[in-house]
Amino acid sequence: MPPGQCNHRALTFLTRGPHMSRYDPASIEPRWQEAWDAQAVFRADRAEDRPKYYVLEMFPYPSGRIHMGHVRNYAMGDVVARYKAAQGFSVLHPMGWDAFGMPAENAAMDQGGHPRDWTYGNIDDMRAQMKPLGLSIDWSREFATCDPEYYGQQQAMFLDFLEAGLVYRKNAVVNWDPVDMTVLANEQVIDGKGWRSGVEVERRELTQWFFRISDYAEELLEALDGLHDWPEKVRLMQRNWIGKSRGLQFAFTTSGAPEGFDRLEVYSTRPDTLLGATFAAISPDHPLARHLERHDPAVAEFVAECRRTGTSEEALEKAEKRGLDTGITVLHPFDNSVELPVYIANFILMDYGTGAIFGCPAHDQRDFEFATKYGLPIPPVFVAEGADEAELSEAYVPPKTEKVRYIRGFAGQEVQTGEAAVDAAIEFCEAQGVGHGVTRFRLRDWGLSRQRYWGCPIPVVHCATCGVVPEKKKNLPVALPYDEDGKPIDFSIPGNPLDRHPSWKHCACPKCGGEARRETDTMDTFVDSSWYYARFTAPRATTPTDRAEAEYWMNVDQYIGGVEHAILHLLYSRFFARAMVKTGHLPEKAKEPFSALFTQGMVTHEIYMTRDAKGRPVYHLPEAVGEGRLKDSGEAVTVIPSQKMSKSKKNVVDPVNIIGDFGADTARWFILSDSPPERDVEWTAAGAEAAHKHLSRVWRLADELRGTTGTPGNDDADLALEKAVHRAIEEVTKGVDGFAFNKSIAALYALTNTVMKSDASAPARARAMRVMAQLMAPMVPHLAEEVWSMLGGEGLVARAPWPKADPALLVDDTVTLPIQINGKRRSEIAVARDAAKEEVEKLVLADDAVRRVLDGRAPRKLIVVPGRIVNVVI
RNA sequence: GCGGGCGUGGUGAAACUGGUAAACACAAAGGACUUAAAAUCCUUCGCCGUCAUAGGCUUGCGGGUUCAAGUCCCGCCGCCCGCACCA
Repeated sequence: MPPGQCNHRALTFLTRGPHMSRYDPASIEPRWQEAWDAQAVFRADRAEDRPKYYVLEMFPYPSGRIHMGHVRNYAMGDVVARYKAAQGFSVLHPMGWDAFGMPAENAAMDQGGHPRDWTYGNIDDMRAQMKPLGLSIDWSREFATCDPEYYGQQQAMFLDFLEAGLVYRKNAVVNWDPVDMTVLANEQVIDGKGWRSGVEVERRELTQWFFRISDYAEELLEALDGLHDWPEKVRLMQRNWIGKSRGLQFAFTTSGAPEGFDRLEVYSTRPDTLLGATFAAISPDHPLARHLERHDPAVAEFVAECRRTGTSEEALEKAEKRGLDTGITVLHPFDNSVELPVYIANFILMDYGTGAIFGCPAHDQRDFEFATKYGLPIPPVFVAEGADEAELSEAYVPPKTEKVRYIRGFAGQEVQTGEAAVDAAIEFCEAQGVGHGVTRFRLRDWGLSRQRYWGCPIPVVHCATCGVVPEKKKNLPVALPYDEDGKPIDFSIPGNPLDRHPSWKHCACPKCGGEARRETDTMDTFVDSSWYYARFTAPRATTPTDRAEAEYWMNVDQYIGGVEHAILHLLYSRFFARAMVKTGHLPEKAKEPFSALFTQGMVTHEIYMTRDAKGRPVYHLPEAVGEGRLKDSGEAVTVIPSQKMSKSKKNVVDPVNIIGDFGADTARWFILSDSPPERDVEWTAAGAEAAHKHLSRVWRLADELRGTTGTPGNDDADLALEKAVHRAIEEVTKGVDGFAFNKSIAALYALTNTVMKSDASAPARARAMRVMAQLMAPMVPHLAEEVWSMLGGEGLVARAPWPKADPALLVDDTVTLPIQINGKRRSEIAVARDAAKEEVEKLVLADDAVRRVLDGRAPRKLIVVPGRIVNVVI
């Protein structure tokens, strides 16, 4: 530090003189981390005589920098891990890297270099940033999904899945960038154009690998009911995503359709509205549309336009509803004199149902808009109970459980619920020979092929004579090539490097030994993250898992991560665990791999903005701003309310800086203290400073008591402090158990205030502070060790058993009862905790405020809720 | 567009199962200590109203149920997450 720039904390230290010391995390924290390492405190050991506890936080993508979201996630996991260890569990708390993915390839394209070097370099950087946090992680189990040891085992499992019939190939549509000669992810398609090339994206059909997750739809749905320790919202989202529905599938007879299309299969979950049908619609990807496209330029143009929307469901649904009349009609199954026009419509998904529907505009908002636009009639099928038929200004869509009156019904009662009507309609249609009832799921099979380099190669070979042949397990891993013609692969050339590599894809057929070609597609990175939790139980095993280790450690007792993974990652993992059970890689009990799930909120920060000469926004890092102005120029900044920390808005705080300024314990304490874990937390500089001040106060309290000997006495002050300590034990414990770390921390603040103001003897206060060290240890482990050792605690606090609250010390003999008069609080009385109701009533009626209001009359009602409240109704 | 969630003082929040709304903090204001500042400690602090009391109002908005509603029910508004090739 250059002279003249010493900060005020250092100054404080100097002015305090040689005997005074201070809370100095920079010296405390590394010291205790070394002590934990030296004793291997966090090594997870299979201890058959102890219950195990497996805590897992969603592993990070190695972007190169840790951010506050990581700190929050891992701090929470660490609280749970350390708390469970203190309760006597044998804890597994591992860490690894979700290391395959697009950013590494993008970096190689943008800046040169190789994805492998970029990724491993980032991992080293991020590990170095994480270690100072003092997390209780068993680093000996660390791995990255891009390690050949990991993805080789993934390939072995893929082969087992293939053999078990869990994987198959079919055609699927992708976004193709004709300039960059590459497949684009949905996020790389912006307004229908490639993000780099800026040219319109094409759809291409490729043969791809799929996992048969839809075979498990029913089971994945039903098993949700057993996931009691998952957030209800996540279970609901998964339920809706799986989307089980009961409906009618039947075929319309067509008129004027090309040969081979004399029938049109449709599926509807509302067959009860069949008499309200005024048109039929098919997906632009429907075989009929594809056939027409080849012969009719108008259709070809319309379909081509539909395909420019991009492939995401969101893009399709948000697009304006449009259709093209094909001129073909279908005959109504109940009345051949009624003909419905067949449209090609951009909002019909080929992936759901049969890719064709009948439209009932009166009872479906999309159909209503469509019918209005194209001038189709909108006859209602049912009306609200007691209402008459009237012209509709929007679709009438009451809940299926509500009773309505059918005016164009054909099965069941005149007045019935939608549910009953659907059942009756299916039964009626089946009896008439018009189709049959079908149960369908929205959930589609999981396409895992990616036309990219930086992923796990799919271990199959294409042979001209044998076809698609699985690679032999002894040849695994099928490793990614690093070089190309003796030089690291050049990513600046468009296209898939595996495909254009001069030698990599050429191999011998595992079956006939002849010349063959490797599959050049790699796996979706969701595959990597669908079983890493299992790999952590035996990370160096030469098979995907080790039976005995998996048997002991599975399942994950507490999984922690962001809600953004509520559907895909968690559903894929649930499927994968089942597939691993089926192929013998996991025990039966592990088919629901995550016993408890917690979804934490984001870390947000204010945004500081100025505008440049052209009025465009310019964002500034928090450290460049002070008191509403830029520190260098003094220009005032506009403060935009907090949003998720993001590099583009520059509202990021680097954990490394915070640890440097205040220490890891301060960062951990603050990130846990203010907001409930499931909600967003706003990072503020003032809050971080306040956290640091509080920890300093705790340190000073301990410092003053250093070397205290003797035992606490029996006087009032010592007893009162003891009671406060037990109340704190109770509340901190409840908070941690209930994932409300903010409440645990509030209780620790309260205990600190009590100790500071207490007149108790030094031994009593030292005892209180030792308990405080134990209670703080999950959140601020370094300071806890320091306080513990300053006050004569035995061994490491990380190894001390969790304190127990004495129930006798938690109750007060008298309670204060608020008195309400007509529901408004007007007075209060103190009564014995176990006072009889009659006695309380007597005291209430004798209360001044009550007597004043009653003025001699008797109350209309007197409600006494024992130990809680009294309400006098007049 | 569809599915899901959230909303309480100037700010982050607490409130057990329908029972004292605002615990614990931040910010702010005042004070003590100090030559001074920093640090530390003490006090005040939902809003309106009052010299002070008394009182009235208050949990996004509008209704309802109840002796009693932040909590339960109905209808809206705003923000956030997911939508299958971002991780």
